[in-house]
Parts: sequence; structure tokens; C-alpha cells
Amino acid sequence: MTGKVRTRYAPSPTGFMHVGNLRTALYEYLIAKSQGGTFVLRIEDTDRERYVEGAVDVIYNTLAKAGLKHDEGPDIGGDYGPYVQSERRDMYRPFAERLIEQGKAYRCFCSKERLEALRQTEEYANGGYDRHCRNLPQEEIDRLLSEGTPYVIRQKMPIDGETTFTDAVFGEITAPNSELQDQILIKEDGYPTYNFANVIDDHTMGITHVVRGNEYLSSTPKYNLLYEAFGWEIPTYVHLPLIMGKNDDGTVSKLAKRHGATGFEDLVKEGYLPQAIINYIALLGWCPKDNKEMFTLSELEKEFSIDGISKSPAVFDYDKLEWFNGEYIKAMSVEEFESVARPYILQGIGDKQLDTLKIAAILQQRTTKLTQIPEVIGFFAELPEYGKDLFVNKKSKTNLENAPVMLKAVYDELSALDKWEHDAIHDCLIELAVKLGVKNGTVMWPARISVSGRTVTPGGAIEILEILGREESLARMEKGLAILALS
RNA sequence: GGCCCGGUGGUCAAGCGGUCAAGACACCGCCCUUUCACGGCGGUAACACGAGUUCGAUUCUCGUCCGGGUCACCA
Repeated sequence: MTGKVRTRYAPSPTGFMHVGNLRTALYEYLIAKSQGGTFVLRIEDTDRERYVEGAVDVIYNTLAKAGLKHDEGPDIGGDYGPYVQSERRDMYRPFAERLIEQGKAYRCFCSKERLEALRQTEEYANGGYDRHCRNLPQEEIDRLLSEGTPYVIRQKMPIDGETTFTDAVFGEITAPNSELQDQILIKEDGYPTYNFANVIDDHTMGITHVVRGNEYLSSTPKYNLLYEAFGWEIPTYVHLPLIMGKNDDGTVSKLAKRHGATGFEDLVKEGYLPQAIINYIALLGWCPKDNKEMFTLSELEKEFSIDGISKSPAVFDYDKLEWFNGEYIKAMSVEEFESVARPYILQGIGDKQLDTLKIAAILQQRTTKLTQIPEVIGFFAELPEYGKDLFVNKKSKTNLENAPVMLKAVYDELSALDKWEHDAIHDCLIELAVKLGVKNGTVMWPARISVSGRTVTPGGAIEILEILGREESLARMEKGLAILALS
């Protein structure tokens, strides 16, 4: 490899960033950064029919949230601009015409109707072109041109022989040329096709490593033939294994919406942290020498290497992502966690004025997805309806006989407590247990059930009592006593 | 269908001719504990199949099977 490494992320503005694309962007970024190279952003919008308003902003936002800062791009410029293909439109045709002059490409005047008819025949049922215009006499070409007949420009592909290339992850690959179509370079509307624009842009932008999904592996010979036609140096190819989704019947296929959230934004909305998503997808198809799993972006920048990329497709595992998410949540300070969890906490407690930092504290160790929060703390907003059977717990040695006694004792002690804060409540209840000669659980269980109405809660009795405050807590305990008194 | 790629536990994934075949997630059990979780400890579970090459194959070669991708005036 000569010179500095340059990689590029070249998304189409569709308004949606699939995790597969994000992962490609990540690897492109890492390949560049791990070698002190440059990461370029280029927008590929040659398909004006699919253009979506605001889609470019989605790309900027996602990249920013993911921490993948590009060194050159439409928004920040660079020496190889413009970085939007539609603004480069005029660049492509001259290259195609150069190929025509050299006899490596030709104008094809075939109408879409003719092509369509061709598909009806058995030989071309699966697509393809019969090279009808490949050797048109010059007079015919001139005539069609003077009549203003619309045309596309196609590349002349070799009829026989084979093409071999080397991929950095898949190794040497050879494919017969007979499989290759005379591919279209310039469309009837004057725009270049994706394949053509890609090659021209990558070359003129000095891209050294072309990183993309495995679905492009079989079309790579076409790219190479183009590079060769121009006499350009072929870049290093890095094809990435596909990300798959598991179907209900146990089979797998390319990760799609029916498998769950597949867009970066969707995942964030489901309560996953951007860093956790990045960490997880970094490992989906790549493994470091030491098998380490937790990585910050800057650690990845140092440790990433192409030879750790695997060849086989990987199933996207939401369980594992969730585990990563939990790890990232636990690693935060309570304050940090409170700030990301706040909207969910507020949603859970409704209009109650409660200490969100204290709630965050009891939530943090058990949260693996932000979206779980509202449900889990819903009892703070309103005491759920519950039956007396909740007071029965074998492990805490509580039953319908002792529960009312314990709860009444807790109620009395707490009513008399002058300072309503964590340590005071703690000491008070522990002392009560000692005084009554029962295990801690026997007094804690009825207390917690009465203030939460649930057997499973974040935090224990003490934390919940403290957060709820004296008045609300005592009121809820009275309610609990009443429930226990019912026969 | 042609062509291309892949095939280690349910999932991700180390391995690169000799290992009792790592580790992580998930799952199960135990411990800790004022619930659940967290944490700690332990457990179940894999080299698709068949031929070669070799003293010896998960590792190399070929075939079979299975899976995926690709064959556009879409990217």
C-alpha cells in the first residue's frame, strides 16, 4: 500500500440507517483511523427518483451520535470535493466517452421495451442483454444520434476468460467473464449508474480501501474491469460478512424489519445506548486477538485490524446487545444515568414530584434497556391494586398471621420517626426486627409490599419509603393494613 | 437455474496439523441478599457429512449436503 489510507462511507440518502450500513461505516472509519488514515463521507444520490427530503441530515446525525467523525465530506469540505454525487454529475460522462473513443464502451440505443421483450425469451429470462448495439455500424450510430434517439452507454465486457482479484478478507476470488453483462455506465437520463459513479469517485478521491458488504463480492470483477479499462490502480477490497436475522422458522436471512429494529434510530428509540450499539456491532464480524469485548471507540481505533474480520455471516443477537447495553448503563455515574434515563423516569412517575436521582440510583443496576423503566417504576405514580396474598413470602417468613402485626409495628415506628431519610429509616426497621426477634425480611417484606403493591420492585423497602416520602408511605401502609384486615 | 462466498454449542466467536476444542450472550443450579435484579461460583451444550493427504486432522485437498449472496437504465 502506497501512501496514506483513505476510506469512504458512501450512503444513499434514504432516510434510514440500517445497522449493517452503520457497521460498514464503523469498519471504514476504523480501518482509516487504525492506520492514521482519512475517513471520507460521500453522498450517493444518483437515483433522483428515490431522493428523500432531510435524509442527508439523518446520515449526519447518526454519524455524530455514533462518534464517527469524517475528515472530509459535504458539510466540512476537503480537497476532493464535491462530496455529493449529484454535484459531480458532469464529471462522469467524459470518462464514459473516453472509453467509447478507445473502443471499450459503446452507445446502446435499445429501448426499454426491447429489453423487456428480451426478458420474455428463455435465454434472457434472468436478465441480461444480447449486446445488440455492441457492434453497430458507424453510419447507423450517426443516424440514430442525429434523430435524437435516447441511449445509454455500456461497457464492452470480455466474452471469455476469467477475472481474478484479491479480497482482504476472502482471499483470492476468480469468476468467469461470461457471467458479466455489458454493464450500463451512463443512464438514459444522463446520470451515471451506481457502479460507474462509484469507481470514478473512488479513484478521483484517492480511496485506497473499498469496504462494503459481501453482497458486492460477486460484482467486484465488473469494478475491476472498469479500473483496468482506465488503467487505474485497483484499490484494496474489504468485503464484510452480512448481518443476518433469525426467522420464526429457524432459518436466517439478511437482517430486515421483520426481525426487529434494524435502524440505528429505531434501536436508540428502543432504549439502547449509541455506544453499546457501536460496541456490539464492532464485534459482529470482527474479533480482536485477545478476545476482549468491552471497547470504547478510541480503543477500537487502536486495536482494530482487517485480519480479525470473519468470513461467515453473523446473526444479530438482541440479547447480547441488551447485555452490552446493561454493561454501559452500569458503567455510568448515577448522574450520567439519571440524565439519559430522566425522560423514562418522568414517564413512569407521571405527575408525582419525586427525586429522580434517587430513583435513578435504584434503577441503574437492574436496567438493561431504557424503555423498561416506566413500567418498572409505575407503582410510584399510583399504588396498584393488589390482594393480601402478596404479603405471603416463604423466604421472608411472612404469612397472613404475622404480616398485619409486622406492618402495624412498622407503621407505628415510622410514624414516630422524626427524620425521614435513608439511614434513619434503615436503622429504625433493622432495630425493629431485632426487637421483635424476627429476620429482617419479615419486617421488610410487608413494608415493601404495602408501599409498592408489587412483589418485584427496583430498590428495597427502605429506598422506596424514602423516595415516596412520609405522608404517601404511611397512607399506603394504612391501605395495606386495610387489605390485610379483609377476610 | 448459472456464478460467487460461507459452514466450530441456540447466538457471537477463538483456533491456524498434536488442545480434556477457549471465552462471551442466552439457559440451568448454588451462594449472597429486605423482593427482583446485580455480583460470585459451577453446569448443560459444538468442529455438517464422506473420501483423501499425513504418524496424526476442527485445522490442508476434493466431493456431497446445507445456508447465504448475486445475476437491473436500484443503490
